[in-house]
Amino acid sequence: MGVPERKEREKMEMKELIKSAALKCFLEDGVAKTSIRNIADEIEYSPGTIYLYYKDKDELLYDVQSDAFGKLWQAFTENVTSNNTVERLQQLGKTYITFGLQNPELYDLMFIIRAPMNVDEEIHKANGGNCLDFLSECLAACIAEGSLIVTDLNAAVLQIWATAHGLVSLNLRCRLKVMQTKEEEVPDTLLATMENYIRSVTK
Amino acid sequence: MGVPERKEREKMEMKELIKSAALKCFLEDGVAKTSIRNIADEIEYSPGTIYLYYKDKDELLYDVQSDAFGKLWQAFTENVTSNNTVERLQQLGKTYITFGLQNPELYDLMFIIRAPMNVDEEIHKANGGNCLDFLSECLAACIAEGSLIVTDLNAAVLQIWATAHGLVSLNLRCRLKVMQTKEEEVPDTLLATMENYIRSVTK
DNA sequence: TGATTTTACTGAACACTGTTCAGTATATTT
DNA sequence: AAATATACTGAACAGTGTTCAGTAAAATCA
Repeated sequence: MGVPERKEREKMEMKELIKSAALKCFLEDGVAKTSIRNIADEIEYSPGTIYLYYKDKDELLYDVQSDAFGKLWQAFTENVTSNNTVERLQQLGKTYITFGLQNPELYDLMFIIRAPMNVDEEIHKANGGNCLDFLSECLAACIAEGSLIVTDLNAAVLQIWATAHGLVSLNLRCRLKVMQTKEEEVPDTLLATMENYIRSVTK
Repeated sequence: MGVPERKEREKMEMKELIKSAALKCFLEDGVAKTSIRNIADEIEYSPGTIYLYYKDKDELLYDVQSDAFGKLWQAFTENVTSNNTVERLQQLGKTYITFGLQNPELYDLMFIIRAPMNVDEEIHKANGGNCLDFLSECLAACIAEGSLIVTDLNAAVLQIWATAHGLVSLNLRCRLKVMQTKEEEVPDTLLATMENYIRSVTK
């Protein structure tokens, strides 16, 4: 009797359909301007249907966020390829910032907007855990071979993540306008600043 | 004929009334949950009235943001008192982070939410300019006496601001949950990380 | 002072938001 | 074939930012 199995599969497919429609809307119109009705229109279902698969908008956002972290992780694995630990760290920083600049809406969902964090308590490690581990391992290797000034792993993780996130998020939220950097120079400036920073804290 | 003058004054007073009601709502219920109707209720006027003084919500937010930057600047002048340049930088970092932790709603308005930046182009330097100058002068002094590793002023400003903002904003948006730091240890951790960072980039 | 114009304000209305739920139509089981 | 279970709808609710015709008070003019 394969009916319940098929139903289960169909349910998953429907969730995937909703999720991908949500992602499409986010990339086209921005997370902030995408409503449940927009997503429903996209897949030609009624708004109510979405609530049969996700208990609220936050849960849907959390699910899309999860995929977004998957993409960042993939970017890490593709670009952080060096055998030299400090060089790996540089590649990691460059990848993070480039990802943020090239995927502003995903970055918003992952690190800036409040919404997807209103999810049930204990599952907070699920999203982003892989990416954090990647950074953590990279830094642990640096510390192990003594090429990092800071020797506490958690402190190092926090510091480098904060710097990278600060650069990306200040830019995404237009706060760097106050510094009057030319628009087209911004990416290079951010990358150079990150590179510079990593050089400062390694030896 | 003092009538136009009085009218002008009354107009200013009304703007001030609206602004302070907005601030009150922001601090009590959060920026995100405060509507024009809430603010109108607070001052016992109709919603439409607010639009006689501010062309839209963004303009009001921008005005409140301006005051918030004033408060940060005041915090700088009160806490950054040392004569030693590097020590001043440490005081600045500590003040920034403490301000962010103690005034989360104001910090949101100043550095995170999109809204108040949708204001007419060229006046972007107005809000936050003073605070940026404060940091800029502090770092210029460090560079002048050769106590900073980085020698480019703009690069230094960007790096230290990004780090501080990264720490505060990741925390305000609950993204540090992934690191499983105990809630009560967060402020100390952030301050220690900032202090540590400044030590790394100075000599 | 009395009539007229200007100003300040109201609150209903518009188009939107997330979310719920009675009703319906289809698919599955008995 | 009848009964049940599932999937979906779309109107409705309470909220949002914003507009604007209508009103009442204040300032100006005669």
